Amino acid sequence: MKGPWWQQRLCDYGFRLTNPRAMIIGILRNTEKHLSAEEIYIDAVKINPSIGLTTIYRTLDLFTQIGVVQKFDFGDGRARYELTNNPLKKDHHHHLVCVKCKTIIDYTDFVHEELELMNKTEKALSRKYRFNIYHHTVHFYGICSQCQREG
Amino acid sequence: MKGPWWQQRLCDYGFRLTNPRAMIIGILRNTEKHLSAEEIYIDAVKINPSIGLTTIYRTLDLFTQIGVVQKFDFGDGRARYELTNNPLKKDHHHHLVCVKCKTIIDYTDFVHEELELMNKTEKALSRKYRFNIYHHTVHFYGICSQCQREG
DNA sequence: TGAATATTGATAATGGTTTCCATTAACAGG
DNA sequence: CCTGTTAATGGAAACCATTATCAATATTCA
Ligand SMILES: [Mn+2]
Ligand SMILES: [Mn+2]
Ligand SMILES: [Zn+2]
Ligand SMILES: [Zn+2]
Repeated sequence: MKGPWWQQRLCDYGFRLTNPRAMIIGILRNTEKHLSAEEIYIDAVKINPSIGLTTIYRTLDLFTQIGVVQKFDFGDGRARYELTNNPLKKDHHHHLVCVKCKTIIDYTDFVHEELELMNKTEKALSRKYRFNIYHHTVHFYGICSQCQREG
Repeated sequence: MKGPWWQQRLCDYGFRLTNPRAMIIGILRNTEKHLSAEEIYIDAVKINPSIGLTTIYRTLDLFTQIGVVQKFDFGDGRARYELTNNPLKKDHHHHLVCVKCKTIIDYTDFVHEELELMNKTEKALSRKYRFNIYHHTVHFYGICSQCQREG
């Protein structure tokens, strides 16, 4: 009955606690990056060489469903994942994406004001369109300083 | 030298005005939906059966580059496109996405306040992270009223 | 009009993600 | 602890949106 919140979450939904699942959480816990399935696989193989890429995809999908990870598309042709409640990160943040080198910055500037407005908007939208809103994304796209220098 | 703004834009960038390009603009002008490349292709074939899907992709890519259309990912595994300055739509809007049936609603509620905050945020982020910001996306994800009823 | 060249469209290739299915591992009940 | 039931795994093949290739065609402009 004890254990990290994500184990609790798995249990609540009737899913089993397995090595691959724990390993993937471990990898996501230890990075500030937004890893793709294959990047996670590469790290995972170092720990357990017999793990399969299929399992990575399946697990990330499961975790996304139950809210343990969040799946993003930043426009580079592959999905990227981030642990919900990553201890290395601020809880709520939005994203700044370099369309050239694909660098992703988590920013929290103005996030308080943004959140306030987001909540207000979310309420209004829920009422007006009868939507049950789960989450939102805010992405700013542009060119990072390094890519600007390099032309 | 005259003609719609997108023709001007093509010309400014040194691209030619061709039938497929005009046709794709026409299709996007006449819908409020967010069409995928294949959906556009299906409409295009009705007008010119010899058009190729490749051309659709190429053209949408070109239009995205020069700002004539905007490309979005709403999480259903294919890119979706929307004409910039579609006469059927409000200029600036954000999106409400049903994760179940993939319905997409353009909303403009609070968009004025949002935009104000977005501009402020954009300025602050540009300065702080030395980013040259081109655009942003705001997506709310949830379940639409119909999908709620259907369980 | 005709040469120069940008664009097109058919086909094949790519690559991230899913599906399939036989094998393995988790775990509740004994 | 065993053990049976059933969920989870991993390798291979399939899937499918998107891209690359390249010969044929259309546009532009002198
Ligand atoms: Mn992030
Ligand atoms: Mn829209
Ligand atoms: Zn960059
Ligand atoms: Zn729906």
